[in-house]
Amino acid sequence: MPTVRDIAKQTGVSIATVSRVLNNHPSVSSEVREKVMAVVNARRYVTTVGKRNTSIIAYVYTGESSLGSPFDMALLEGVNNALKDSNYNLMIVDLRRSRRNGETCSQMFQRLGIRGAVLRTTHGSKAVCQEIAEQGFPSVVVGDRHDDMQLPCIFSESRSASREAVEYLISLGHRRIAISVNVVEDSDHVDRLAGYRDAMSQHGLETDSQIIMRVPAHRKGGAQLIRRVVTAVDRPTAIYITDPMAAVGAMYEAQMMGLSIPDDLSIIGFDDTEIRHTALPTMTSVCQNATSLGMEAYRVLLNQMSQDKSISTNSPAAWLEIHDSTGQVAEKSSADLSK
Amino acid sequence: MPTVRDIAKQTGVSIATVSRVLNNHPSVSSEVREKVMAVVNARRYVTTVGKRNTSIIAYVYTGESSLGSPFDMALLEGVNNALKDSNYNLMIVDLRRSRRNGETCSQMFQRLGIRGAVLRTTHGSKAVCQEIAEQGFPSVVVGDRHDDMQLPCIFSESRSASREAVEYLISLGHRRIAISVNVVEDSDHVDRLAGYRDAMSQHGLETDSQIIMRVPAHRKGGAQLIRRVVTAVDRPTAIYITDPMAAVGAMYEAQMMGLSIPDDLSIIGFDDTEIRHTALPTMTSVCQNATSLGMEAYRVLLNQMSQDKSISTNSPAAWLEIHDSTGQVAEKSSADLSK
DNA sequence: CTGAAAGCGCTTACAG
DNA sequence: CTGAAAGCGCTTACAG
Repeated sequence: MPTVRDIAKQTGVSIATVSRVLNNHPSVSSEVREKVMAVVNARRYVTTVGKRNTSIIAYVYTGESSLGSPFDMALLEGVNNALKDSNYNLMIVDLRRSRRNGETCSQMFQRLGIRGAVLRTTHGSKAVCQEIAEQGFPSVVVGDRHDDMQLPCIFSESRSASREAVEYLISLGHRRIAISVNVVEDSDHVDRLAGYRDAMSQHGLETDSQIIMRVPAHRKGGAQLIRRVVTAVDRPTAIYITDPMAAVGAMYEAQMMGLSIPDDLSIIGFDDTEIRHTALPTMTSVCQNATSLGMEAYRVLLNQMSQDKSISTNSPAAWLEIHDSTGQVAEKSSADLSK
Repeated sequence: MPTVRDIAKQTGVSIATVSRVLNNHPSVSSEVREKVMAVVNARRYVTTVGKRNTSIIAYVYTGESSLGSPFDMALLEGVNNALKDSNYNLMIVDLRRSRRNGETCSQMFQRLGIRGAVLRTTHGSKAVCQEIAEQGFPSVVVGDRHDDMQLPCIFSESRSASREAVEYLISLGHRRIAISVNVVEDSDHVDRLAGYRDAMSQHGLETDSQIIMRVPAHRKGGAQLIRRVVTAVDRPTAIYITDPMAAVGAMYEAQMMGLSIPDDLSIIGFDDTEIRHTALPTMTSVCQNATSLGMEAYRVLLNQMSQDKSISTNSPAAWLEIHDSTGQVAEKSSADLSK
């Protein structure tokens, strides 16, 4: 376990300076500050009281703290489960709230006694991840994909399963197939849209702006989606809804409006928990297991925390699961469409 | 902020002894250890490094760590939300895993730099709460009711709403009304059963063991419940299912078996999140808001942490919400039963 | 089982 | 902006 003395010696400064850097004292030149923090991060330094030292892993919200969604909860649960076999404790950190004045992220982590961070990024907080990556603090990103970044990202590749899902709809005779993605351009929604386009274009099917829809990722958004679908001029016979809450809301609203699923409308949802089994009819879905993503994130983080970083990210891909919300296209509609 | 010196002076021992107590060194007499810890807890002592000190609130699992259930997740979310306006960070602690050899709970909290604890107890971990209460470490119990304990308990009183729910079924003409409670005797399930008995006995309705059922609190449990209901000799026309997952599982299974809800069977569920709106038909439920329970728990904990404990626990009661899974008893059945 | 004292890790006025 | 040194909080061998 390195002490301030070790860090000081390695950086070529006094222990007073190291201490000032750790406490973000303003009177340190930024050049020295960066040099010291680089060594601090590289050596995995952590403040010690007597012989006691902390062993905390942080689950960090880089943007809007959103413990509310089932996906988020399942990720957290996964990290927590993985921690059970370790001596680490889990701390939930809201980066924007916990960070002080001019403090860098790794300074904040040091101050809180954190050894490694699982970053839960949201749309628009890529810059912070970049910063953490550059600082060399042991971290992984979970539930999102960031290209060109020196930080392992744990997510489920959902493009190919999305493509498979749409191809399944095509095999059932559907030709006019809509997709609904989140209003926010999360990387995973981008991937799912890409998978959809892959399948549609390969089968020579049109994808006009009428059937590529954007609704907020919650139940009301799904309800709103269905009202737009039924009033569309050339009404789709099937729809791929890339968010669990929106999918459930859509299934509910469709049935409230008297539509039969799958007879009047086939729906493929997206599921990161177990909600597909609770829906009625059970929901054909592109699935990912958020809990195991969380567990995998911890495994990779442990590897980051050890000195030898043999980054072997091993995220499981999303998969298609066929249930009862999809079926053959109705005779009438298929006749209509095969004009 | 008291230091070891303050604690030593107040207890009448040396700082060495205080340190030994905090680190659970074996060579301290249990008499002295208890005296020191009492002062440590009373004075809200916390280890300090330089000028830095921790500000951690713990969400503590006293028994089986079960971040898995929606109720648990919502409680955690509530505590986390409430913390947003504070300088505290939230740590998830598995008591059984984190506690060392002969360490007491408050020693463990001190070691981890924890200032206050929200205790998430499960059936059978009452003893630990008792211990913490006696030690005087700032704590509250959330999501459970412990009588005769010097610790505030934040929970929703669900007996009267349960009684109201059963009375509502009676007002719809139901006479043979079943109840399903968890196989584990949680205090809240005990309360709901009591509310059921209140209503039934007041209306002179029998509650034989055939209609007081116990199933595990998950979807499969609910499915199992329905299979038992339909094969019962004197089949109930309505059932009150006191767990959300079991209720959802039951609604699903009933409809899979071709039963119409509410025409063939009225169901009142229990909901601590928003799941009643997602079910189809929407589920008449006794409701509690787990998120606000979590927020309230933090409010009361803050009060415990301050020196003046004006314990004014203010938990909201559960309430009945009528949706579409309940209806008038069918003609035939009511004729059958009014024999 | 306990205290006086040495020691460790970190912080901070003081000096330049 | 930085270091040498005093100081603070805590821990721990040593002595009894």
